[in-house]
Amino acid sequence: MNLPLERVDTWRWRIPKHGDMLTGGLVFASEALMARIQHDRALEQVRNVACLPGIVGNSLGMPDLHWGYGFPIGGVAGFDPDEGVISPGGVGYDINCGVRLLRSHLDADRVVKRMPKLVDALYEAVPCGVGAARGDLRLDNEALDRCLVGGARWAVENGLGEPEDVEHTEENGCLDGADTSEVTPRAHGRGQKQLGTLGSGNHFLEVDRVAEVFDPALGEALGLHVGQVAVLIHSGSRGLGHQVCTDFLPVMKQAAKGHGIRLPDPQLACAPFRSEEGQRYFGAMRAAVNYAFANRQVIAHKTREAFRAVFGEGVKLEQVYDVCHNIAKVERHVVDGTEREVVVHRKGATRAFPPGHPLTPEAYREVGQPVMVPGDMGRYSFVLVGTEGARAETLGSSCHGAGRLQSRTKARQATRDRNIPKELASRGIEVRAASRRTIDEEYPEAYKDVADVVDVVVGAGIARVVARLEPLGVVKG
DNA sequence: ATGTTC
Repeated sequence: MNLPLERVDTWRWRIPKHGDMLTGGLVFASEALMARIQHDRALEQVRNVACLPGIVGNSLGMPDLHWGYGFPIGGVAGFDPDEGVISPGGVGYDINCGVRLLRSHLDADRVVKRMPKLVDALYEAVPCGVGAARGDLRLDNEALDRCLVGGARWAVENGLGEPEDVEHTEENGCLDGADTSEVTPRAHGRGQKQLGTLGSGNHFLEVDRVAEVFDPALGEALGLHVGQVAVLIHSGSRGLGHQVCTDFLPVMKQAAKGHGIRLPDPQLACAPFRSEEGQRYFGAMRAAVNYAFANRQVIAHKTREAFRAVFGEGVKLEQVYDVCHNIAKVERHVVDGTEREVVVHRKGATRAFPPGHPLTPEAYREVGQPVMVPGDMGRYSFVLVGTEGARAETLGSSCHGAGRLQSRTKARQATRDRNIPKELASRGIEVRAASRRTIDEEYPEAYKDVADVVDVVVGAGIARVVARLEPLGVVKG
């Protein structure tokens, strides 16, 4: 492939504007990670995104960049609300997939002894795996629509959490402007029985030990200290969000044609943000975003119930933060010296707002917005905070995870004669899963070392590292 | 990611 790529410095690479590109590409990676990135066609996708009308700033790639549907995963792109577009491919099928972090007052030494019992309780409490699972919450369409409009706030108002949870969630767990009339009956049907379920693939519910705090002041601000037990929840909008994406791809394909948008790749189907089709997708997408916020809220509630059943009623799990990594929304950013509204698409990328930002919760105003970056189920995950560098360079964004090293097929082959749950148990990690196949596909060596990804965002100054978490117990689909 | 090929 003849794609020009220039090394800017230790952490940055530029795809100079050429051909139909309206702007340049900027990718954050070490030399080693860039070699991995070049195994697939993600850089071409960064270039293709730079050809879409109304793009503002660079077409951005995070160090966990890899090939996705139309837009790359690990991609960030902002568009002018008046001249630019909105695209389902820039969000992904799992609308508002994201990560929530809870902190406990429990010491890991105490929890480890009862980990099999705790993981059993969590597995029982939070349905997982593909499909309807055993979701005990059933919503009629009226209740579902209130959930789609109210997000995590709706869940808390219905007794499924604490007001502080909402305060410590991106966008307070609810985007205004959800349009339930654009969520099809089929999407409604899928959403009715999946609230509070984990899903499959890389989704998980994990009990962690805070293994390392890199900066005492940052750790203090986020309430994290070495030896403490924390919980990571990674899930999204389940079948409902998937159906919204599926339903709108043909709509957006027609819209692109109707509005005369030339697409370098048909998978970049999009519509002008202000167009009827663009606003219909945006309304449906925001409903799916709110469903995902509510889903993680219900999972957190069930997690608390499971902890209390095992460790007593006095156990508290306080929410550190909930951040999404598949979303499009309107944010204010300074571009070329002027503050303006931008339609930011983050697909496999997280918001990472700096200290002092008005949308960062009060508790973190001095240190920056927390960012959770999951690794794999055998090694570790990281907690970061956003920086001024992110505001200046990446529309306030950072990375979202490790990224795969092996395909699912290859991982399955490589683990055929191994017993991954047993191997993990021997290393002190209790795993429960709906499917043995999922565990094999998700085994640790299938993923890159997330520390390498974090090194890049920290080195480039688009995040600061707060803490490293090590898994003690894992629930998987 | 996904009632994993409506």
